[in-house]
Amino acid sequence: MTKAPEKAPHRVTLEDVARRAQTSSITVSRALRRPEMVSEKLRARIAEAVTELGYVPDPAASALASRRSNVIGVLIPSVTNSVFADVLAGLYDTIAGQPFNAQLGNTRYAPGIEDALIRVFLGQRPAGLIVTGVDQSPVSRALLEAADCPIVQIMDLGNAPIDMMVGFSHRDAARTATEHLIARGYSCPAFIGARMDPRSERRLQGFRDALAAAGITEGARVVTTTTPSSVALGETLLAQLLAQAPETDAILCNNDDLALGVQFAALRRGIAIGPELGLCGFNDLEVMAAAHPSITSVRTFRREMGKLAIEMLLARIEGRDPDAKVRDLGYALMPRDSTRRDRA
Amino acid sequence: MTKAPEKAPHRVTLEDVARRAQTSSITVSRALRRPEMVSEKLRARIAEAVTELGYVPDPAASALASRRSNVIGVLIPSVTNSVFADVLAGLYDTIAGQPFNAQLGNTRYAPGIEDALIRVFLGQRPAGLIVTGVDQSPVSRALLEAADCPIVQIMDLGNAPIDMMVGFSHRDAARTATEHLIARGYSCPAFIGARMDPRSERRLQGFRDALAAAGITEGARVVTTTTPSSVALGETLLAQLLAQAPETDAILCNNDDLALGVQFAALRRGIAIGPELGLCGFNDLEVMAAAHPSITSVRTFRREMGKLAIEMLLARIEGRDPDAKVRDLGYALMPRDSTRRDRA
DNA sequence: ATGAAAGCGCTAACAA
DNA sequence: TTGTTAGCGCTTTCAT
Repeated sequence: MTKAPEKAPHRVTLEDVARRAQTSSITVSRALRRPEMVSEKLRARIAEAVTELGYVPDPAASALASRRSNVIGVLIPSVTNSVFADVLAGLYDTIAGQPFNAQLGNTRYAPGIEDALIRVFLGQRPAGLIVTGVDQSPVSRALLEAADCPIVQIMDLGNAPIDMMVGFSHRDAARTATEHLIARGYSCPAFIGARMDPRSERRLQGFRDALAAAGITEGARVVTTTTPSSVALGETLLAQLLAQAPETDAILCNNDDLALGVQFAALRRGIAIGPELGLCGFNDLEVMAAAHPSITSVRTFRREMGKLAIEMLLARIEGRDPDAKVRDLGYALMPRDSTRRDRA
Repeated sequence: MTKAPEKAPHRVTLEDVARRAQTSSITVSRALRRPEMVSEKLRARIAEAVTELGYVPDPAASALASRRSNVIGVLIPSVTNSVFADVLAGLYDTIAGQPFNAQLGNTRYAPGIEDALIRVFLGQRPAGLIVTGVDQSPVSRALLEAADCPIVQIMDLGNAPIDMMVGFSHRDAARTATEHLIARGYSCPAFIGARMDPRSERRLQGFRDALAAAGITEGARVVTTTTPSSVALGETLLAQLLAQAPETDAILCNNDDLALGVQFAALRRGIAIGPELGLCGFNDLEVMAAAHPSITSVRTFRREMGKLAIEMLLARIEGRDPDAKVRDLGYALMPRDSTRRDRA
């Protein structure tokens, strides 16, 4: 019962199909890739032969001959972060049915790993590449700029796109959220952040923008760490924050996990979320609306980002021009009970 | 500034490296793949030439010549379900640094899509394949059995492994959880389940096993749906359950999302989780321990599953035998406040 | 619209 | 230990 490497049975090739359809392999190849170049009669015969023989193209041979693989490389910093999972969902939904394969690379927030993965991916002569963020290392950036395939940077916006871009302004989003806290009457808003990657730093910037604009001093109300985010960490950071800045009356969290953790911790400590402590997350995961009290958050359009990234690549691969090289998907503040001072 | 398909510059090949190192391309190939076959002197010269020229192997050419790609195909039913995200994390951690690429296929819980994806993957002559569950369609099963690469089924256990297997018994796990509820004094336990896939069905089986063993009648205390799971759905299913079976005093949830939703809904309705309503999730996501009250769950070893699946494949690819063809990773009940009747 | 010839970059098989 | 030869299955280029 072992799966010994038995002599591989002859693979069905274009030749086989051609023989069966009484034509040449190149014509079969054309019939499959650009049907309009082959007469209808022949196309029908070929189609029949293909199904009868169960022909499956060999992507390796195709890649070798055409110097172009059907791989679309996707570099993301984490596979467990559900923010990226949503992007992937949109991406896989959109690529399904297309003659391309998404290949995932996990950079684990490490520029070194990203450099290495970009090299590996480029070695595959990919049809396109999707990379996360706009803060590539100089090495990565040089590699990508020299690459001869379309590239989309996702999840953020910046001035100097390598090629194409789809994202939103983290800074603006965080500023809007902070303005909301202030507008709701919280006078001492704080910021807590885990895994301070470049996008998180820009959120902190936005928080500070709003404080400055409102003439509010920041005091000691910013607590950040490079530790990966988690719900449990929300409780830890809350404790630290309240210890060093007891005046805090509202918190903007770097992401929704932390917000959830803060909420549970507040429940434990008998702090009323809303009236006593305003709370706002970031990303608007599904749980935010379902929580009790429901938690205010900033919605980001993650599935759409994945979808659009693929669509932009496909457009370029097919020689069409995408609608725009840089797409701003914006964000949407979702005000909920956690920022209502008058909650029952 | 458009990325026009500029004339591709000559790619650095084995030939180029060979010329530079004053040897033949096959020797370079060997030096790279099985260094022990090449003399140390030559190996050094080759290594130097490789770095100087920046040689990157062409996986397509390699796959074509060797009839074996470096792709490890991974079929999972959902990319957003964090249960699978954890498996992927373990898998990517383990594959990192190995000369293999994981390629993800998203079956979306649809056997038809799974069949198609298996065909696509096998067309790549993969080094190995990882598939989710033990309930493949007859078509899929036949394809996999005929495949000439090692295969691991993950996330479940069954009698007839296609090749190798790593998982745990969903039925036993759910039975254990239900026994816990009963042992804690809950006399009318219920089951709610979303997206009733085969593994969820086995969990329901386990729930029923425990009820039968304890001589408890099930009544109308089972509510299931094929709707995808979500936190919000937990509230919906709770409402439905309490409407049709008001005697319910404890709930085993198909997964942790639902449990969280039930907890929020209970909070909203003023039901005390623990004393009035026992609550148990499934999988033990990080949030379960951080919640307030903390939520009892059944821990499953998802990262380990990904890790082990890759290790088993690697063993077989390298001709070694894996420790065992079927690995049971078990589960661990994590009793918490949500199943304490005496909570403050 | 169809086909012949050549070759993509690598490795298996055999030879020295 | 090293090298030679002959493809892998497809697509490009150039004819017809």
